[in-house]
Amino acid sequence: MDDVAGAIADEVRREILTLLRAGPLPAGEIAGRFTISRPAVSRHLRVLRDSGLVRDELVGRQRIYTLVPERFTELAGWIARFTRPSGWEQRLDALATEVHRTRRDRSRGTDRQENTA
Amino acid sequence: MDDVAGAIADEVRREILTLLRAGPLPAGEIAGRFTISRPAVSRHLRVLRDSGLVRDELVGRQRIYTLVPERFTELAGWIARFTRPSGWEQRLDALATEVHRTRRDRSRGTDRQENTA
DNA sequence: AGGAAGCGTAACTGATGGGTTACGGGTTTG
DNA sequence: CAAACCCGTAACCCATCAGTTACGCTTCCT
Repeated sequence: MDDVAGAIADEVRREILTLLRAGPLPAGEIAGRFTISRPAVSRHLRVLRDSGLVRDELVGRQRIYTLVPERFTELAGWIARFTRPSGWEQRLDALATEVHRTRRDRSRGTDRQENTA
Repeated sequence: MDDVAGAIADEVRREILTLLRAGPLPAGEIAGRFTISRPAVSRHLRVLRDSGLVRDELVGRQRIYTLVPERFTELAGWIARFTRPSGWEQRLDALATEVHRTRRDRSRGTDRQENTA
């Protein structure tokens, strides 16, 4: 999962994965759809290979890359733990608890300002 | 989604997110749970903030960080396009895997090879 | 064979990023 | 007001990385 997140974090690699969604492709075919050099694409393919998101197979003098959908599931599961807000409805209570850690004092009126984009 | 993947790609940031899953925390409290320096954690928090995965709120002289679960959904959706119809939260795949490869066709006898694993 | 095609790798470079220490600005508290 | 506290930012160092060109290996075609 670790490597998977890193692999997905790159735009070129995401596009490669999207390309492969239609079916397996040889390295040259993949590289041909990008403006960057073929070795650069080759290294992106290596990252994807190491992450396990794609698998390669030598067919003659071509190297065919194939998607490995199972590999996505692990990361999807990790993310899923955050998508559902499970049950901490007492966000202010928890906050108050943490504030008490540093000042075990009686509280006064608490101003609060927000800073959110 | 772009920034989200990059934010998740780091181990420290993943741990911060996991911490925040229990509820909001001030920056100092978060930093206290890591061996790395507080400014280092502060920069990780900035990355998470910019990615939109967390939101900050000034309370007195503390800066409280809160998880933003909605932000995970976008990336989860992108990843879901690659997961096989294994059957947990995946919609039924109404799309057949069209293996149409736009092969660059030379004017000669076109070696063709289909490869699917 | 011999040459062209397909790909990965090596070597190098500029950009990026995570770590640190030093510092400044806002907020309570005495 | 001054001191202590919380926290982000600036300046800096070192490791990593994405991009390039040059090269070597293997495979297909004539």
